[in-house]
Amino acid sequence: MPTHSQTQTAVLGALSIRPMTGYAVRENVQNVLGHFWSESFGQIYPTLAELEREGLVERQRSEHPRSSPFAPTAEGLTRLRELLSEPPQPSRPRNGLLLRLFFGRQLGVEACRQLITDARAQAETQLAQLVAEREQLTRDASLRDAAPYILITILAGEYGARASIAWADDALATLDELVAS
Amino acid sequence: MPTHSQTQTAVLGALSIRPMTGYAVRENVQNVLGHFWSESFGQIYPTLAELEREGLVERQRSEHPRSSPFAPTAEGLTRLRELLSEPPQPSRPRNGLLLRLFFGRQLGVEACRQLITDARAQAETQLAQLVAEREQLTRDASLRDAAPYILITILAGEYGARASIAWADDALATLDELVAS
DNA sequence: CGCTACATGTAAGGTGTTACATGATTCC
DNA sequence: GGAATCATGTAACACCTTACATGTAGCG
Repeated sequence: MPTHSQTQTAVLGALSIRPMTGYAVRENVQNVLGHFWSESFGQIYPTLAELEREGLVERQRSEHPRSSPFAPTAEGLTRLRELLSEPPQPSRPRNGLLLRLFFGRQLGVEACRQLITDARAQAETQLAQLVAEREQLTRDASLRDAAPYILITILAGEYGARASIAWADDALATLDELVAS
Repeated sequence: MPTHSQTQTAVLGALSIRPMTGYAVRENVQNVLGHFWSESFGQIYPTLAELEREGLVERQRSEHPRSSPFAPTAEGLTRLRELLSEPPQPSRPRNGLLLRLFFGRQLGVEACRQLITDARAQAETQLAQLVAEREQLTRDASLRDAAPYILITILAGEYGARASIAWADDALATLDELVAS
């Protein structure tokens, strides 16, 4: 068991929704999973090669071997279920925004206001994206079976984004009081 | 500029609030910053040594050199302000819970419910901790100047935790509908 | 005087990103 | 046939954690 990381999980999982090339896996990780997961080329290709060696995925026949998609084998699906059953590894938090605000006294009120305003705008953008994705999800018949689960993850993003927006307003008000006093 | 990471920022920042030993820095990172930041021994000690070499921190005189706290020098404070002014580096998201729920179809409804229930309980615990810390903050006179900024970061945690709880209830309801249909 | 907490440091190893290198396919 | 995109792979490097190694201070 060389890889203790969750990269195998992400790759196998992506292929379980639809067979695809490594290139497409990366695009999907960026676009669809991007709100809560990330992988780079440097991870995806070695992982695919490893999964193929272990017989957990195989390339589907195609005239052009280069563009033939990978699909999970039966053992691959079994392995995926095992991996998904392991308890989620809590990733250590690294929030650069809050790190800066925590030491905001050194940074100054104005710079802090700017950071919070930027974060608020980012959250608005993300929220709009998620809402759009959610509507698109209801229209994609091919995802019928996976849709409820995908919906849940999109909802998590929406709740988070709305919380960020409300927090930003609250935080800006707190700083206003500070300046007034 | 050897270190592009934000470890220097965290260490210098901690010392800017109160001079302390490397050991204490680590405790503070775990307890206070722990909700949104993390550093390990293996990072903190080398970083402190580097900062000392660069004249950005120095040990305060004390009978026992071993337990004498580090304090930022004037240049150290300047450097801290520079570091804080750099734009926050967005950390790549790695949410093991949402990764599992996204592929929830493979995992099964029951296991998903359990994951969400666990996450909800965790959020409740965290929320209680944050509320306690917030109340304690108003009582610590030594933090007077930094308090409003610390308050903002605690609030961010509270908003996030409350969002997690609301999301969990929503998600569980969504799964209930799925089972019913 | 032994236990616990304080305090420092390093070495090995795993993880993950970036940059580079290479070529195929498709579309105009 | 040239450009953009698709597709794969690797090597170097940055980052970070864990485990180990070592010793001190204070307290009962």
